[in-house]
This record gives sequence, C-alpha cells and structure tokens, in this order.
Amino acid sequence: MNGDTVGIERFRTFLRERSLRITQVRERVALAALQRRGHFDVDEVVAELRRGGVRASRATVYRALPLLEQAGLITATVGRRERQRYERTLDRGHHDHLMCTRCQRLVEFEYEAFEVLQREVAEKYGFKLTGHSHQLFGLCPDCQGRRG
Amino acid sequence: MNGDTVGIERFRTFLRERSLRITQVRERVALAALQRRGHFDVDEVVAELRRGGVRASRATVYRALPLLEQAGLITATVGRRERQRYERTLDRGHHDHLMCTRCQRLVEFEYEAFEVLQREVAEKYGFKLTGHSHQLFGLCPDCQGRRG
DNA sequence: CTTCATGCAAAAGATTTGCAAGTTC
DNA sequence: GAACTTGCAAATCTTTTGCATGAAG
Repeated sequence: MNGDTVGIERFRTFLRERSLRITQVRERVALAALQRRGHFDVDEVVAELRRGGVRASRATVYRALPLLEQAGLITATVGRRERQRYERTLDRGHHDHLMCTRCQRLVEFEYEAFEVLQREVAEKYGFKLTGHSHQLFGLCPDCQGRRG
Repeated sequence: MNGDTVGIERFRTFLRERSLRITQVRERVALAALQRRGHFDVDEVVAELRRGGVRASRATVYRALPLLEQAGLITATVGRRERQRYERTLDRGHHDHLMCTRCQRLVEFEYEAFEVLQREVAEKYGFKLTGHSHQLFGLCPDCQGRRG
C-alpha cells in the first residue's frame, strides 16, 4: 500500500463525505496528479492521462484538481499571471519558493528558521497555525541584466 | 515636494536610463497610481484618470504599470486567479499577513527577522530580490473551538 | 430512475498585440 | 525626421460554463 493508494483512499472518503461521486475519471485524475513529482499544471495532467490511455477533457481536469486540493492531496502554488500550478502536498515538506519573475524559474528552499518564526508570530496573535504560503520573487542570476 | 513628486522624478530617471520616452500619459498614470492608497487594479487607475479628465486607454495603463513596478514605485500583489493588483511600494512597509481561514480576519504583522532571512535566501541562490508574498493561515482566537 | 459528472464548444475575463496615427527627442 | 507611444480593435490565453449525453448511487 503505497502513498498513492493512501491518497486515493483519502480522496474517496473526501468525496463520500460531500456526497460527490466517486468516478473513474476522478480517480484517474487523482492518480495522474499524485504520480507527478514536482510542480505540474492542468495540461500536464491531461497529457499524463493520455499517456495512460485515458481520455479526459481539460474541463474535467479543471474541475477535478480543486477537489484534490480541498482533499488536501495537492497544493496550489500562488504565482503571478501564469497558469495555475500544483504540487503534491506530501512532496512539499516545508519548502517555500523563490521564483524568477522574468523566466519563471522556480527554486525551492527550506529554512527551519522561517518555520520557527512563523509559529512565534501565530502564537503572539493567539492563532492556531494551519498552513502558510511563502514566496520570494526576484530575478535569477541568468535574468539579471537582461531587458524586459 | 511631496512623495508623489519624488516618485515622478524617480520614474523620469528610470525612463531616461532606458531611453524610454517621458510622455504626458505615462506621467499621468504614475500620478494616478501613486495617489491611490491601498490596493488598486488597472481599471481603478483608468477611472482615476478619467476623473482627472485624462483619457488613457486600458492598454496604455497595462503597458505603464509594469514600468512603474520596475521603477520600484509600486508593487504587484500576488493572488490566485484574479486580476493583477498593485499597491504603492511606500505604503507596504514590510508587513505580511496572518489570516483566519474561518472568519477571514486579517492581521498584518511585521517581523524584521523575516526580511533578513529572505535576503539571505535570495543571496544564497544569486537572486536579486524584488518582492515577496508571505501569508500565514490558521484559526484566530475567536474561531478556535468553533465548528468549521 | 434521479442526480451528478463529463465533453464539447462557446463564453468569459484579463492581458497582450498589430497597426495606423500621434508624440517625443 | 526617426523612433517610440498610444488607442483601438482584434487576438491570446487560461479558466469557466451551458447543455446534451452518459455514469453513479
């Protein structure tokens, strides 16, 4: 019983709880998304599905991914104006992102100090911390000095 | 000589440095943007301009705001899939957000330590830092213990 | 069988772009 | 005058939606 299987089971439970249907397509989308490593977008999931011989429309994937997100299996990344991207929640660990605003290059970093400080801030305001989104923007070495 | 005037001067310098033209419309857009307090989007700038009797097309404003951003006068905010919003850089200070996921209550906090660490991370990867988005999610004191 | 999910194509919404006409240097 | 800007409309791009048809419960 690997991680994906657990994920699928969790997704089923999520769907049942909300009286949503457990369909073939939804499960296939879930599998395709969970099989991806690193970041992915809607089209990549569609491509992954096609490779596996599953025909699912983009619209369906657009409808399914937010469910997976609500189920806690994937996390949407917050970007600027590009297409929405996701990543498997389990892969995330505690890393955050450093993104080049020119070429979209994405670097992941992990700094325990941030986690500690965050807990500190939450405590200061009496909040019970459940998550965070932390992204740095800038120009990567290659893009510094370039125009536009 | 108020803040806006300084901003405009800085914008002129920025344009000159890149051999871009200092036009009436660009200056008006800059003024309109700098006059806004809090967050604003393209249409709000267009509206502000109209109120001042300036007719500038949306396209022009779309072309001008990134210049203002590059000049460091305004900062683009990062959201999910809505329209791009900006805020005057000077207004930002260095605050980040702590948001209650149940009642949407928003607390702004400021922790110099985060800024320091962020610069450290950027430097480590050779990035030139231009901005960041840092949000903590959790339950505020009032919402803890309540049902979701 | 009732209700919800899917696919398709069309719609929507935000932003970008080609091009002719107007400005800036 | 040459080069860059602007405005307009059309084009793009991503995401959403209406609707007829097909599955799930």
